Amino acid sequence: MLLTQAEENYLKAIFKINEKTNKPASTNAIAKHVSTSAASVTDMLQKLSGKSLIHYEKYKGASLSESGNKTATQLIRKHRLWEVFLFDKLKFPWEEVHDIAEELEHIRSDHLINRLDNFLGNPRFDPHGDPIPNAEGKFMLRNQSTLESLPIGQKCMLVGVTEHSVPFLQHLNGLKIKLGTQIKILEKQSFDRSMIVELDTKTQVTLSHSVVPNLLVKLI
Amino acid sequence: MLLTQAEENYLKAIFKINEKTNKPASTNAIAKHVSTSAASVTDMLQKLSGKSLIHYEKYKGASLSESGNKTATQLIRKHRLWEVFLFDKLKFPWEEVHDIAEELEHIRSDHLINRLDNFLGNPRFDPHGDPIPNAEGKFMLRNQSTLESLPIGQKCMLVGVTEHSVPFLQHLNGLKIKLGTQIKILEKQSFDRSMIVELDTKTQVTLSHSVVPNLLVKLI
DNA sequence: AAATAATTTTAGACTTGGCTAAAAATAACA
DNA sequence: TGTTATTTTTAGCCAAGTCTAAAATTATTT
Repeated sequence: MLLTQAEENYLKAIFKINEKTNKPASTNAIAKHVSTSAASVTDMLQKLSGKSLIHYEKYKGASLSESGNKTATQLIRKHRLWEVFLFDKLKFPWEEVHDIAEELEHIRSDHLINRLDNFLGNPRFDPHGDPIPNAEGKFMLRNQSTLESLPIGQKCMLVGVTEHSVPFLQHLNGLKIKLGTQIKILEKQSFDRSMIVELDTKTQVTLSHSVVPNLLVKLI
Repeated sequence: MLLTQAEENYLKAIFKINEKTNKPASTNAIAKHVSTSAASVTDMLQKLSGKSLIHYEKYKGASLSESGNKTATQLIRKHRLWEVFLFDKLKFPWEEVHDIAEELEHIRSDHLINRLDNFLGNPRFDPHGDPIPNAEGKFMLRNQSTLESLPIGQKCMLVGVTEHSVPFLQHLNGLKIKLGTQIKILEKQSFDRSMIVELDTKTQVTLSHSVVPNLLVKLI
């Protein structure tokens, strides 16, 4: 089925809300995601429901149908592959790739995306460490913890971030922290829940509680 | 100024018609280019005129203003750079790149297109041999002739095609003719204006009059 | 459990870009 | 040059996606 960009954006929003909350996505939550009014969302939910892309009951929120889920997954695949292209090949900083990929993901051509995937070497994760579904829509899973949950003395490596805002990513740039950076936990301050860590550059930095819970790491 | 895709497509159409005819583009000609009705074109011309992107007088056709010309040129730059990407990097055949580039050209990011340009090695011509304007909108010129105009015995090299249709390009594929192919003119049949040529592979082929005038060559 | 608050839906309107049919202007021809 | 043919514009309508304001439903609080 041929969808408009608006329809695609709603499906992606519902996918993300479903994923995060494990509940039907509320009208307001969707409205925030796509930056529009609740009234517009209601209109669109009725339309998407008419096309059997979502399950929707008045006042009860929306969740993706099988075909809606497939569409959303392919969009995420396209988005993340384009992010890899922008980051790996065009050398964009990681905080700039999202907005451009948001446009690129709507280009319609399976042929294109599969060739791009090959050109990029079939990457499994995007520049923020999010998994890239394969052509069949399967996500690669990975053993990962949040930095917050680890004990003093633990050594680990940054493999992902759960926050994608430009200021947050730029803050990490300033701290010389990027994917692959090795981190050793030196201290955990219970007062403000900040953490003192040593990086693989042997430098020590303090990570505040606005940073720590957003870092996904692999134990080493 | 922020333009819609529809507006951009009209500007490109007017650019191409202006370029080919050296006259204001007629409503009907534009309608054919963008596959719509004459009435819709009139509406859009009024809108574009209101934004000072074109010069338009009722019943007299449209031509690009300076700002319209700049916009159209940048679109052509984006289109042709994406074609190079698809052809050189993703290995698409030359007859498939146009349609995908038609979508990609609307992605808005100067940053993106300039990085892409560098990534591709600042190519001056696209996969059909059309010149790619630089960031300032200047087109590279080239000494080229149409194959038709050359005498028997002349040796030359294919540097461009003036016809971009899929069947035409596939026909050339079948003849093993591509950009860079060397051609020596053996015979010119005055009856049907076909031409017998020898390629750099030493094979002889007959080029009919539906082919010959669409081949742009450089003398060697 | 009733009253208030928050969320969601409906109703009606606007913009963009398209359409058809009819009117107006221009071009072509006899 | 007058008449017909073609092109272009106007007029009125439609669908998508948005909006605001008001009504309906659900949730929360006292």
